[in-house]
Amino acid sequence: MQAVAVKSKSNALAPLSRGSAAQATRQLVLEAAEELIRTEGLEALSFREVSRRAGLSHQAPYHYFPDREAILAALANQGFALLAEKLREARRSRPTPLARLEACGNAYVDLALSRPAHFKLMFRPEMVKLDDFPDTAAFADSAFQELQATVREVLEAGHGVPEEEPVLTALCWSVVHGLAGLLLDGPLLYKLGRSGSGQLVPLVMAMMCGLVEGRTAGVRRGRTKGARGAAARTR
Amino acid sequence: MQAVAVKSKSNALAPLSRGSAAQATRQLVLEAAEELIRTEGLEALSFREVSRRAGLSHQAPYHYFPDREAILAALANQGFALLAEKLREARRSRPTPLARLEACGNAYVDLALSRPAHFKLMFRPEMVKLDDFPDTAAFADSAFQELQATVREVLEAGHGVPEEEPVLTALCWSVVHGLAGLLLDGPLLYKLGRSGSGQLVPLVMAMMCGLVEGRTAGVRRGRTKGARGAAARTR
DNA sequence: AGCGGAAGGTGACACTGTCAAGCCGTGCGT
DNA sequence: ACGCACGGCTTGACAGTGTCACCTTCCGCT
Repeated sequence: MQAVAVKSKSNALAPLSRGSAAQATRQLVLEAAEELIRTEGLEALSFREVSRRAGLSHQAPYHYFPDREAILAALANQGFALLAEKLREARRSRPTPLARLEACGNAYVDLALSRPAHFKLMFRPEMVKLDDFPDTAAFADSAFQELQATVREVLEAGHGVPEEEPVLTALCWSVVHGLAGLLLDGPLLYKLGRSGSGQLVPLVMAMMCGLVEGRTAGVRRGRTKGARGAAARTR
Repeated sequence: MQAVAVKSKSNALAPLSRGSAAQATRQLVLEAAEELIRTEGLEALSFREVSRRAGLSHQAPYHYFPDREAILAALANQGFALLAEKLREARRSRPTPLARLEACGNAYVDLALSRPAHFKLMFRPEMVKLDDFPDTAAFADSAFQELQATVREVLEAGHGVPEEEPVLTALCWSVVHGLAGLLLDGPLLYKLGRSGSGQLVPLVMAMMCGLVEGRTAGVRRGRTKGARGAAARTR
């Protein structure tokens, strides 16, 4: 990394055009930040430490990012883009709606586990306020659309009625998001033991799809309000 | 509720007369911290600010808490105790296993929404490492046991086979945890609109129970591995 | 009476994010 | 061709933070 630092210092007088040099240092800062959160964790991320690792003065990044939050937003950007791409890919890789839902779920959790800092960043509004970064919000929306489209397909395939789309979307998103969060933040692994953890994610995803699939019978029997059955009957 | 948390921590020091005064200031510090995170949010919590609000010097709390993390752990303690209590209460309030599961889910999300800072604290290992605070971990475990026991009841009632307990537990926990996280951290409300948000939580919980309930038919038909159906068939 | 030790205070240090200037070389207008 | 403005980057400063070391005060016990 020191080699990088030296190189970055020497390219101050690069013969290239101004703009590209600027983008180069900007990229350098982002890469330093990314490596930092991947090795040291999200909490260790400091503006000054990033500058240090990039071989710059503590104020250089300030030229490209208005404040600390902007760096975080740029990283969250990467995360959302990656998520959207993985979800698209997962959907393409499977033929049936339910299998696509399953693949999307696995992809979602996979991303969270393989890029924990990015994932946390994406869902920490106190660190990155999406309102202040419309392009990041757009990437987030793109990822969300993949999920929602998948759920819609599932409903259209007969595993439910269209009006339930928002609720089923929320449910499926909650499953994958919650599983990712519980695995990332420890308690689940801690409680259920590390033994079967490798299999846990696909098993949960399979069960989720199995439950949704089993629903088809209920719908066909005309029990379209099956979702409210438990509450209605026991109260 | 607070009394529970304090009681658990009353182990270390307690030479009576002295101890009571000490506990008083200790409690003062905790209350100041609690009010701070409830009004200003979790990120605004600083050791010095807490001391200021408690009317003490910036170093006084250091006498009762070894470091910042210990304050956070004490607050997480409150949260876990509250959660366990709400879950127990939810279980008692309903007669059938599925209805209990539904009530537990609602209670879980309710706690997260009504005490957001506490909830975040409980699941942020970088802020509170449960390994360093065994009593807090015990409270967390107590809450988890409630959830697991509820799931076990559901299985015993015929909505699945016993071997699936870990997976179903993970699934249900993921649903409630994920829903809480998505609501707290914004994206869900942002995407699905604030309109039906008030109804969203109970609807999702009802759907979750409805799905699990619908499973009974599948099990009775002998399709005990229904959960893996989607994956097996489409691959 | 005297002392130990707990409750609490003061000052310092390294670190953070951010603001305000400064330096320097390139590209532009004239 | 020259000057100058400006982009890229640096340096210096400030308030705020968590934490360490040391200090004062004062209660309760022997």
